[in-house]
This record gives sequence, structure tokens and C-alpha cells, in this order.
Amino acid sequence: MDAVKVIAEPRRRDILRLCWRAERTAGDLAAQFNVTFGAVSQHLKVLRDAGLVTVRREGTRRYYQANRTALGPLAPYLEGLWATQLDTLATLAEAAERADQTETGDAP
Amino acid sequence: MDAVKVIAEPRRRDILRLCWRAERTAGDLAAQFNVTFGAVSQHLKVLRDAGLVTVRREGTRRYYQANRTALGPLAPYLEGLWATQLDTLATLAEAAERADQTETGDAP
DNA sequence: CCCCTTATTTAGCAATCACTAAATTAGTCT
DNA sequence: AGACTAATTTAGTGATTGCTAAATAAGGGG
Repeated sequence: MDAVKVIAEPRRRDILRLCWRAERTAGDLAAQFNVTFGAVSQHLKVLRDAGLVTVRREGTRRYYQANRTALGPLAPYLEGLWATQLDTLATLAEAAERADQTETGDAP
Repeated sequence: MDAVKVIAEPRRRDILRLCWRAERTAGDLAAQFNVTFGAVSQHLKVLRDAGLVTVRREGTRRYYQANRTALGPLAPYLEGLWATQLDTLATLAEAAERADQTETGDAP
């Protein structure tokens, strides 16, 4: 699947946005959405297959991070989208902030 | 429909490519593909609604041209795609050349 | 006015897609 | 080993989508 088709899906853009600057586990990512873990995992597979994210395994956890290089000119495009608030909920950014602070993952 | 979703469809990228630098009639565009006139017209509607093409009416003909400005950062992205041959058939470029030469439209 | 060309639109169809729920894999603990 | 957690995978479902074929609209010329 080509890159532009992959990021045409809003959910996948949201996922990329959440692991844009820092690693996040699959579970951490999934927790930010009102869809099942499985649904997010499927999106992660698409992103993986397209080479748009990198994965690092550590125990049972998978740490994902956006592969900005692989996105080429689409990376600045996405950043532009997010900077101008034209993409989805603003709450996503806040969710990312929260996740940053509780990074060790001992959330309630 | 947002721009990235519109250009996620290969056929629409091909259409944009054909009217990237010069105007082309809907019929001229449709003739380059192995799909019906109606199918291309539907794609043109999507491109129109997204503001990604401009239209000029002249008699019964509609002249379309890509709106590169509206594409913003996606315009260079598309040009990059085409420059590196990563997108669809190379024959499309040749078809565009032919159309240029027979511009008045008296083809067999 | 009829006919032809150009283009859009509509109804219907097959394929794709994002999702849920459940099954499965894999690693970590006691 | 068994139980628990993290993540992926599979089967199935409803919605979307790109297409065809046919209907419709609209301009131009005899």
C-alpha cells in the first residue's frame, strides 16, 4: 500500500501523530481511541507494512514510533495539518501529553 | 473530502497528472483510460468538490486543469511521485504528449 | 425542430475497508 | 506448570467506493 493511501485514513494519521516524536506501546496507542485494541493493531500492521513506523520489542511490549524519513514530503504535510488544527480532535494532543507524563505506565 | 483522501486514489492522481500543466476537456481526459466517460466524470466531480481542479466552460465542453495551489505541499509530493516513475504506467505521460499534439481533437 | 456531441447524473453491483468479538501467540511472573 | 498481561490474527459485518450501463441535461448545426 502506498504511503499516501495509508495516511488517507484519519485514524492512522492520529496514530502517527501520537508516536511522532516519542515511542509508544501498542497498548498505549490503543488506549487513546474509542475502538478496540484489535482495530488499532490492524492499523499498526498497515503502517508497519508500509514502513511508516518502526517497532522495537521489549518483553511482551511493542514500542512504535513514526518513521518520518519514510514519509518524505508527506511528513511536513502532516505536521502542517496538525499545526493548523485542521485534523481531527484537539484532544489527541492532550492525550499525548498525559501519556508523556505517565510514561512508565502505572496508570489507574 | 480532504485533499489527501482525494489523491489517495490512483485514478485521480492520473487525472491530475494529465491536466497538470495544461487544460484538458473531460472527454480528452476520459479517452486516456480504459473506463467509461461516466467513471471519469465522477472522479472529476470529487476533484471539483475538493477544489483540486478548476473548470472553464466553452460550449458543450468543460476544460479542466489541476489547481496546484490548492494542493499545497501535496503538489510537490505528486510531482516527485511522477518524476521518479513510482506512480502507475509510464504510458500516461506518452498519452499526454499525444493529446498535446492532436489538441484540436480530430483523432480517429 | 430533430439529431448529434459533450458531459453529468443515477441505480445497481462487486470489491474494499474499518470495525467488533473471539481465538491465538508470546513473554513474564509465582 | 498455570495464570496473567500484551499484542496480533481471524471470521464476519455494515458502510464506503469505483465501476458499468442507462438516463438526463445542454449546446450547436443541419
